[in-house]
Amino acid sequence: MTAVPDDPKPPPRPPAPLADRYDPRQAEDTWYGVWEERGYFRADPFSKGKPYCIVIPPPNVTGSLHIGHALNNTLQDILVRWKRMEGFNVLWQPGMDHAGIATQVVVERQLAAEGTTRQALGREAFVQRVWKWKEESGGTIIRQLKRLGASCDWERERFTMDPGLSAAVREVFVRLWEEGLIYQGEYIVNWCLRCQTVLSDLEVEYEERAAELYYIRYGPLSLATVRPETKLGDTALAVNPKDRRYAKYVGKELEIPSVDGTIRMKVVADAAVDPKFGTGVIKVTPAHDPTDFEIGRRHGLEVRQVIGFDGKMNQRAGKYAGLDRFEARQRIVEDMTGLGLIEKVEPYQHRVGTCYRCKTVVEPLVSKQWYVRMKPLAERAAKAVRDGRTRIVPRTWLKTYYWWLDNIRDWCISRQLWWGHRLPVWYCDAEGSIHVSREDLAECPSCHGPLRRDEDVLDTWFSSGLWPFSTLGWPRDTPELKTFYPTSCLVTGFDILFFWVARMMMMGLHFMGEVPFRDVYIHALVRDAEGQKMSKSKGNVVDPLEVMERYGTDALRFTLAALAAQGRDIRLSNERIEGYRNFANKLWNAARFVLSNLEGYRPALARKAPAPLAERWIRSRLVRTVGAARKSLAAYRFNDAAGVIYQFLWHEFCDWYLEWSKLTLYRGDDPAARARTQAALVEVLETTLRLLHPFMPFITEEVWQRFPKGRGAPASIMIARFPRVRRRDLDPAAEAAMAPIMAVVSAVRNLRSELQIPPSRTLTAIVRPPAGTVAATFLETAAAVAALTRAEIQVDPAATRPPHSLLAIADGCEVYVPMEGLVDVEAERGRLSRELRRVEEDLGRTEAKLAREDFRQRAPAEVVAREEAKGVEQRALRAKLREGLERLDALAGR
RNA sequence: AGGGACGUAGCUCAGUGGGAGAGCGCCUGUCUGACGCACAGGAGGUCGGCGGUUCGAAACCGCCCGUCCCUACCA
Repeated sequence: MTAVPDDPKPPPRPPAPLADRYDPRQAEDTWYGVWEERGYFRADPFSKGKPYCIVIPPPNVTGSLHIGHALNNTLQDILVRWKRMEGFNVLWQPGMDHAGIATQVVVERQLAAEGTTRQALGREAFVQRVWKWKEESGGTIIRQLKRLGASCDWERERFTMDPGLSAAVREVFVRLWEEGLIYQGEYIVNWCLRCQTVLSDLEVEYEERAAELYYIRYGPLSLATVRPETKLGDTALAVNPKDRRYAKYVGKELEIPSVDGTIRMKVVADAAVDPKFGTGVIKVTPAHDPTDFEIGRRHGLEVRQVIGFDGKMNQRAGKYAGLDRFEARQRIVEDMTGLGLIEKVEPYQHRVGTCYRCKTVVEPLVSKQWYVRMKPLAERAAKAVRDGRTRIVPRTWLKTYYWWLDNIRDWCISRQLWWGHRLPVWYCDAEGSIHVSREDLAECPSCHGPLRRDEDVLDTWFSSGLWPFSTLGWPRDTPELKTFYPTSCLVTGFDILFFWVARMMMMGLHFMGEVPFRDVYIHALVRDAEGQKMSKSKGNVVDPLEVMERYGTDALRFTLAALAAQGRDIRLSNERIEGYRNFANKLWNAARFVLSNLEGYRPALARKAPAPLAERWIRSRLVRTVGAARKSLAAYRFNDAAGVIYQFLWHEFCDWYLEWSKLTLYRGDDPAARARTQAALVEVLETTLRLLHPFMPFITEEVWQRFPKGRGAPASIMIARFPRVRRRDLDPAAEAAMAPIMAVVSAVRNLRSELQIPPSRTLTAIVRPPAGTVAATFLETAAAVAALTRAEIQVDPAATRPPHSLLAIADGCEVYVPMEGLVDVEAERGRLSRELRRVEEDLGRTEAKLAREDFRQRAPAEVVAREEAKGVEQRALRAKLREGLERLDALAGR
């Protein structure tokens, strides 16, 4: 049990009888408030119980709940509610991310709509404006998570920019600097012109775009490029060192007539050049292309920047100065065409980098930025997974994880934004020194002169990378850290495996000396019914709030869990949700049935009757279901867990046991047997409710409150005990005994349906069980079988097949249904004959004749074997023919 | 270019060595005292193709065809 004391207050409403229909909204509003108020979500680091902790992937502060959040948080809530019911000391740590660039883009758009800019506002006012926006809209997603039923400890809500987490960020930066793992350097970076900031490699998304490949004459050589405008920044030509065609030019300086007069250009040999692409010659523009930058470094080439940070050609571009980069391309191509320098133009599919937030085409530019040295951190993160200290589920993601860590490049952490953690870096211009400090500095520590603070802020993932320990109080030494770190499980989508998961691994190992989580469960993406990625621009987003409104939160949660098969994306459709809404309805009505049949219920009396077979069966099935569900949950197989519970409740409990119980409840005259049945119904359904609670928290609570419970029972299903399995509760004998009985019931129903005998009409069925115990169970259950089949059942181990009867074989039992009085024999013969004639036509005259001979002359087993040898279609027709002939024989009394 | 997945009933998908399954849809019947958001019955599948391993393959291996995703500095 959790440490939470049961609330002495009575439940908010007297347990009135269940309404005709389940009203999700009402139950949701009622119970979430009760749970929260009673402190069931609250975690206590000093509480007893094995700790179980999940940190929420912090949603963006300006975000609102989309279907991906719904899936992610439903799965976390299932785990957390389950563990809580198991008696773990559970913390689900909530919070939000300031989401630097994303949030800044949103607020900038607002400003644009007001006709102003952040520059006009100034840094301080702008940041204030973002805070204000955060206060206004920041709580939206939290309210929506509550609507989803998320049982986070809201009193511990954290924000990546609150004072505690800011202290953690500052501490980490300073330590990494002191350890030499943070450095400043001038490299080529991805520059977003709109956001006016550098982006990390991960923040660049590539898109296929139609482009043109220009073949340009370069003196004696020619080369291909898609970016002629960068030509003005060329400082060399390069060829592959093994390319014999151009060997004679390597090391030479060529005179090249061009749009800006004749220029001199050296030819270098570099392995990065692919001799098979284009002409095998490239122009080297170190300032505007990552590959060229590398080549430039290797050969000591000048970095000649011709495009500015505003995306316009700069002074060095001569007559093109001031033009936008794409305008400049046009103009240069025109000019070169005029000079006869363009040899040809080919259409070309080009991958172009864009900003992951605003989709602007990224410009590679050289700039001074801050980096974290990743190699040493990455090695430990990979090793921790190789050693099994953190388990990644499903394992298909392992390769991806290793690949990235093994090929990692240094992480550019500075951003030219205003919203975020400002770098704790100060420059003393007088002595040219750099100071990194935990406390804000007012003057230079060495010369006491004035300081200038670095303008940049940190990449937003820098702070979220600390999330598993910063939220628990680090760098202070807190009881929360002691109890809950390493956390138990991280539940997240694969899209942030590198952005976030890998970085948490690195940071956690480095600063805590231990992995941040034992398990990482990576779930799929939710797509629309057509398998398309949901996006606002496509207009195919499913709004979880609308779904909850229409079908109820529990239906949405169960749907997501039931579809969360490992390694595959989820296609969400209304039909699917409707099906699980119906499941909730089924549960509701089963509960209504049980509760409305509790008249005179006395559990003590129940013990005076022996357990009948059906009860032993359903109890054993329940235990198996509990076992399977537990096993699936432990393996993060949410779909399997949901599936077995669904199957059990609907198709075993409702379809069989509940129907079976009606005989005792409605027609029985034995009070002890009646009490026994009532107890079984109550206990089995009550257990199922607890099993189902993590998936469907609201309806299970609403129903559970109405169930009769013993003294000292918990006040809420939330803190009730999750069902467990004891081996001795299994009853394989009962399950085995029920199998032939259920098979006979189905067989009789089947015959009735085939003979088109209305359900209202009683028929007779003679059951001939195989010798042994089965006969006894049939005698014991004959009344129930009769009720379920609406047939008069005669059980006779020595019965022979009567004339004019149909035969069915069900799990070793023979079932005979005499047709006399049920069927107009002549009419039925006519009908069958006509049907068989059609089958024979389909089969073909010759084949039909052969088939008839087979049936007459061969043993049944041989006939079936001969059918097997035929094609699919023939086989089916022959089987149809055979069955028809058999039935005709039966009608004829043979 | 490299890596990863997926192809099973009309649709969406479970199912990792011995019974081909679920939900929805479809057909037939049912005013059965929990539920028509239901009940009962049924039709429908050479498990993408070919080859191999195995006593036995939807599953394991190889190749091919088709779809998708991720990663990467071919200008």
